[in-house]
Amino acid sequence: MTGLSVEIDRSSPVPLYFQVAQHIEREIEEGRLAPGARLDNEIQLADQLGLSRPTMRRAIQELVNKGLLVRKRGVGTQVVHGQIKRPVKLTSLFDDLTRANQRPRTEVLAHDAVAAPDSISVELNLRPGDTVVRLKRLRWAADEPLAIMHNWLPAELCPFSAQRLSELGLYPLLRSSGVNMRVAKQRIGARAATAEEARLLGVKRGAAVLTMTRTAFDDSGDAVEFGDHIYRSDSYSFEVTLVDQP
Amino acid sequence: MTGLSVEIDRSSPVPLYFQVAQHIEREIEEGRLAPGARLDNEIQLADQLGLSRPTMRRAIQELVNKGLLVRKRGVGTQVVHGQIKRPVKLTSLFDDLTRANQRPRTEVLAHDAVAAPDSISVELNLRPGDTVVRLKRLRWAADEPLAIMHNWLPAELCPFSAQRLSELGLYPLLRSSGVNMRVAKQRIGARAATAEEARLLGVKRGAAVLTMTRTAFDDSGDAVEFGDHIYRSDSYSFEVTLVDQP
DNA sequence: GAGTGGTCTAGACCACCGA
DNA sequence: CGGTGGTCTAGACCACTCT
Repeated sequence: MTGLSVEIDRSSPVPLYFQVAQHIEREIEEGRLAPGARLDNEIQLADQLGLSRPTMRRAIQELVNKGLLVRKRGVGTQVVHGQIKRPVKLTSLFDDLTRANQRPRTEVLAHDAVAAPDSISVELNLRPGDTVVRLKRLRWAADEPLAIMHNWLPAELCPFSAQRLSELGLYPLLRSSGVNMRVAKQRIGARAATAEEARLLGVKRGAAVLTMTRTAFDDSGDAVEFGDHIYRSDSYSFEVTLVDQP
Repeated sequence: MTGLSVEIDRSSPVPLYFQVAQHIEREIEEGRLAPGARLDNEIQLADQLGLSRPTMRRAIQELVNKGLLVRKRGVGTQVVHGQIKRPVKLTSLFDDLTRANQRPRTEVLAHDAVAAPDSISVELNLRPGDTVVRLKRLRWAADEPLAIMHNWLPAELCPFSAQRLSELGLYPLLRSSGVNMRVAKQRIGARAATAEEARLLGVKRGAAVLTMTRTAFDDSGDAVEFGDHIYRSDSYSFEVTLVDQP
């Protein structure tokens, strides 16, 4: 049985449920809430923090959704066993690498405006032949080539120079110009590298590579990017945390 | 602007928010709510269905989480563009194939109780040397080999015969004996097939295969299964829908 | 300024679990 | 049986967006 003692800042713009969820997450990550530990029930926790039960429930729900807590009716709430792994988030590879301090670097191989091929216009919900910006980049980390990234975007969304793309990465640039990604649909697969891919990635021809295609949608539900990416399988993999809601 | 007209069954054990969410999902799938369509605001929708706003909100939230709807403050709620794809769920390959009518078939290659290797005992949170059931299966679909599946489970959870495993699949058997999977942590990668794997899957040696390891936890947060699986990359891929909560 | 979703409260009743 | 989470209500105020 474990209670909580947090300072809730009611004047902060950060929602109360979020403050609480972050606090519990830190307690788990730093070991003060051990795997298997039982939390007090929702009513008690709400009282301890001076919150209503729905707000407390929402905080707990956030962590259940992340796979950090497990709830069972009639029993209680526990910290899940197993080492914590982050769920895949709607971030770009660049973000991941920056966080991991892998000295990411980007080489822009192609950057032009073309008439959208049929397959791309379908994915982006455009008329065939509409102009799209095509982008081909080679991503490096720790001085090793890591991924070949192909992106297609509606032309009006991508007025960036190769220079800035190389420095900042595509996703931060889009965010800074007011495009908010909300939903992405990805497909992950594998195949053998072509000769050109093998050369760029520094692997043998025919080596197994990991593939990922992604269509991203903004907060109006419009498609804003289609990506077709290829990763070296010896240095990249995807992690996913799945949660089954009863 | 689109309203809703549903029959809500208040005597049903199915939660109201779930009834509503399912209804909206059907409306979208069957095209009566087109991509980009705007829904009425939450208050109006709640009134139309005779529900409180929090309940209506929760129904909408379910679909936002699934990536079917998109909300923007001050603007409204819209159906997302782009063909709908199901998010990866906490189901087994067998379930997927049964739904797709691919005549799945399972060949049990090995099924025995062994002392847990270190790597497995760590994943399952057991003491080294504890007994685990090891399972090696070859999965067929449409008369083609599709996947080699390795599973390890704590011995007491898996009292099943090879016969029943072959007929029903592992996950339904576990469910029927009272084990409820709640959280799974997966890692997806790629590599070249070994000679034995290539033989079993009917591909060339060194062909690219998709790999997935998974640790599953039950509703007490205990690890109940570790799986290490290999898929033919020409007939299998993973789909993931990611949603970014603002 | 009008309209939208985002957050929060203080209650209520119920279904399920374990002793 | 008591304790737990699961659902639901009817309000309230706020932050943001568009015009």
